[in-house]
Order: sequence, then C-alpha cells, then structure tokens
Amino acid sequence: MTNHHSAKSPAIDVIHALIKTSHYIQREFDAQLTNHDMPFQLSGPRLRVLLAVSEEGEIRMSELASKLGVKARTVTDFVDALEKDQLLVRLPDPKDRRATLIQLTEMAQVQIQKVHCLQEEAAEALLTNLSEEQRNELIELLGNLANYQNVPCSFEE
Amino acid sequence: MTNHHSAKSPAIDVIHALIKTSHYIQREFDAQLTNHDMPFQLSGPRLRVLLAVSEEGEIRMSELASKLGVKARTVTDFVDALEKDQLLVRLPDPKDRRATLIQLTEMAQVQIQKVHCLQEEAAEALLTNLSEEQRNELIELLGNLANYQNVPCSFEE
DNA sequence: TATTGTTATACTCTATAACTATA
DNA sequence: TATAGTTATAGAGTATAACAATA
Repeated sequence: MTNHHSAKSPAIDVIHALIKTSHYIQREFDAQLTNHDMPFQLSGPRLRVLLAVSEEGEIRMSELASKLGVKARTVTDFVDALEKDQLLVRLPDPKDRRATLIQLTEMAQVQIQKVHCLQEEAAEALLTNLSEEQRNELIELLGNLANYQNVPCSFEE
Repeated sequence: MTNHHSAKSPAIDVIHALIKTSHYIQREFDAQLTNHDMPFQLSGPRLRVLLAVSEEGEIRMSELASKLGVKARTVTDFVDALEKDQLLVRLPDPKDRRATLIQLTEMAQVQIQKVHCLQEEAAEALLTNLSEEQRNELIELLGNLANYQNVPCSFEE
C-alpha cells in the first residue's frame, strides 16, 4: 500500500477517525430517513427496536431489553409509542402470564423494507470511493479491532 | 474468493460494521470515563464542548454552537452546567456587548488532560489486535470514505 | 422469594419560539 | 432590521426505584 500515512498512527487517532466517520454516516442515514416520505419518523432507536423484533419474529419484552442493551423500563416506552403508531402489537405469552410478547404488524414490515432500501442506496453513495477490495479490507480490520460480538447493532447516536 | 471475506461485501454491511464498531468503542470510552475516579461526570457531549473551547482558547457562544453543530439554545445549557461545575467561565466580549466569550478554567484543562490519558489507554486496549500497518490502513480507508465532498449526495428515489 | 412489566420520577441532549439588549 | 444570548417549553432516549401480578 501507499505509505504516506505510516509515519505515526497513535491508537487514539485511529479511534477518533473511526468515531468521526461513524458520526458522519449516521447523520447521513438520519437525514435519509427523516427527509424521505416515510409515514412515520423512524428514528435510529425506534428502528433498532423494530429490527430486533423482526429478527426474532416474536419476542418477550424482557428479552428485547437485553437484546437492545437497555432497561426494561425503556422498552415499555418504546413499545407504547410503536404500538400507538400501529407498528407492533402486544400479545399475552401463553406460557407465562406475567410476560408479554411483541410482534410486528404488516405495516412495520413494509416500513422496514423501505428503510432497508434507502439505507442500501445511502451506503452505496457513501462508499463510492472504495473498491470492492477496500471494502473487504475495511470489514476485516473492523472485525479484528476487538471482541464486540455481544454488542447489539444500532443506528443511532 | 480465497478468503472468507472476499465473496461479497455489500455497502450496507460495511456501514453496519462501522457503526457497530463505533458504538462499541463509545460505550468502552464512556465506561472508562464514568468508572474512573473523575471528579466530574464528563459525558461525551460535555467533553466535546470543553474540547471545542480548548481548541480555540476563547470562543463566542454563537461560534461554539456552529462549531459543535448544535443550536445556540443548546450551548446555553451546556455552558450553564459547565460553569456551575467551574469548568469554564463566561466573559463579556469587549468588542461586542451582546456577545459572551467562553474560556476554560485551570481545572477544566487538568480534567481534559486526564481524560486524554484515559482515552489513550482505552484506545490502545481496543487496538491490540492491529499492527501499526493495519492501523494506518484503517485510517486511510476511513479517510477515503469520509471524503464526502466528492460524494454526490442525491438520495432521491 | 424472584421475575415481568408498569407507574412514577428524573436526568441529559436536543429543538423551536418568543423575548432582551445591543448593533 | 438583524444578531447574541436567554427564558420558556417540549420531546426523545435513557435510568432507578417502588409496586402489582404471577411464577
């Protein structure tokens, strides 16, 4: 590779570059979501909830909390709001009368699909400067960076 | 096709890897800052304010707002809180009696220095798996990516 | 007794709008 | 009239603590 950077690269600079880039990307994604003609304002965190439910098909609120890395109380609020917008529904868990199961509505699934398309477009636009090989390199480097397998994926700040 | 990454690397996967990694890092940094024996809870945003002031030495609130990318009202709150914690001071701008200049206190400078040390440690820990060369590669790739001037940001459908 | 989810409360970060003092 | 900052208000995202129903 060309080595005009190799003079010095303290860890802190690498991390700052990473954070800065990520902020930029998230701003772009956010603008994307809020400026398009979506029927609902699907903020990063709200979208994250929907995606987590989508992955499981049906999930308990307590499980959802730990999957998202937030507290149960926080999930209650998200579910309240998303239920009001008819993006998901609460169902009693037949196996445990204390528990509540969450499912997406049809509409939520359509919305998620739309968001996914927008994100693909945005992602392509952001990566025009990187070749296929460079993209793979980037993914590999990020994968090596640390053990963060347990960390939930998210799109917000 | 020889290695397991080169099969396919859709843009969206690269972006997700980036965001996920960045979240992980920020959580680590945050834990670092809140768990260490810092006299003040220097959250990410609060720290960002201090660093912005630090860079300029002395800065108007309005300038600070645009430097941070937030509204003037938001800066008022930050400055209120940080002034109460004696991390910065408001001074009248002699050149314009409407304006207010912000300066760091001695204590803030000490705190920033401490935070910087902690972050360097944390950054090193996060990057143990990457060689010097890989770090440079990573910075370079991120630099290409964030070269957003060239990206025609037309995300229309 | 322990767990699930909710009520009650609060904090941080951010915004818009209306106002004041100055320019 | 326009700009700098503040007061007033609001909303999203998150937390802890106390509690009810159930296990």
